[in-house]
Amino acid sequence: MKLTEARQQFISSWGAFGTHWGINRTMAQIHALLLVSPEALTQDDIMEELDISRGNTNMNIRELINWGLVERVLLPGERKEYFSAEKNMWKVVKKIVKERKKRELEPMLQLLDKLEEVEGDKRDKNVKTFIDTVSSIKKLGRQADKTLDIMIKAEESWFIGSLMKIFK
Amino acid sequence: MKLTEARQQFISSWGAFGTHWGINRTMAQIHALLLVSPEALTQDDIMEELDISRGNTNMNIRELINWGLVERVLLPGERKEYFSAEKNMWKVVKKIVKERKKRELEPMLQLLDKLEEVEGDKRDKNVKTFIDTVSSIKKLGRQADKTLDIMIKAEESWFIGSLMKIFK
DNA sequence: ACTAACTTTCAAAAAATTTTGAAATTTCGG
DNA sequence: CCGAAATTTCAAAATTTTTTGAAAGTTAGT
Repeated sequence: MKLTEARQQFISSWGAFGTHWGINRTMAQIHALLLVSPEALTQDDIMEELDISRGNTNMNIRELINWGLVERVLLPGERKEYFSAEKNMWKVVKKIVKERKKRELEPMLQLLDKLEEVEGDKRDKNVKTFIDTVSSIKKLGRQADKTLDIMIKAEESWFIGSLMKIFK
Repeated sequence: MKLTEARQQFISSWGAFGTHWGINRTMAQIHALLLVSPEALTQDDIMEELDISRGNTNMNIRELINWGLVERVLLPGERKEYFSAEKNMWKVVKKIVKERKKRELEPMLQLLDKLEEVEGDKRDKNVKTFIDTVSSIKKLGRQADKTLDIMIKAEESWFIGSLMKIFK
């Protein structure tokens, strides 16, 4: 397979993959494009390569910057902004985990804390089932939260190396 | 907070949560409703409680069954089908992990294997960056795949207990 | 301070996804 | 095997999300 074709497949699959994870297609494709580009690209490069509008490009680049996956690069003597993606995939994974934990897991745990305090008699089956379900989600959620915190702090070598031994 | 209100909040938040994970709102809400219902419900119960159409209800119940999160229950002497959700949340998490691994991670790894074999000279920066990116995603992907396999086989007690010691 | 290059915004349009509901199909008791 | 009850299907409608592109805003060199 030729590089051009391989790059296209990678970009388009990464886009499709993203949509299963609540990330929009364009954002994932821009990320993919920057991941396989050795040099930083301008907004116009990205627009042309992916055939998308200026507004769409701009909006999704900014979103990638918010996620900490892409950074602005200012080349000396150049007026234009260039963009470049973090290439260390372990760092990428950690950033995504950190961000989603903050945006989704933590608010969910807060809600569950509140819901667990529902009034009513535990002898009422409806009350019991509700509290049991909420508690049990909370328990796993808290566990996940702690585990992810440790992962966020960990080194890749540690992850790849030690984790496997432990898991046997 | 009263049970009725708490249940409603739980169902609606679970729905919103689902949409961030590529699951549609209704499917997540039906799942939430069944999770907090002590008894199995009929399609009509669900339609009424969530105020959704018959077709929508039917389609999403079937999808939940495909995921292995909900099962048909036949009550003796009853013509109607009843539905009930798996209440053990550890089992639920494992089923979701297993299913998404199969649907998303595994196909992605297969594609990456193919893409890594791109033709071209590694001294070409474009080729090198492409191969390096693909390899590095593959490496983490494989690691995740193995780790999840072990998790799928593990007992909850093991997860909650030992994992924490290991992660220190 | 001017102006051309570049970036951002956002209302409207397009596209994608979800929902509806009525019709078709299946199931089961008699 | 009939018919009522239950389930499933699916084209069209509604909703949600994404994309466009032109106008507004910003920036930096002279």
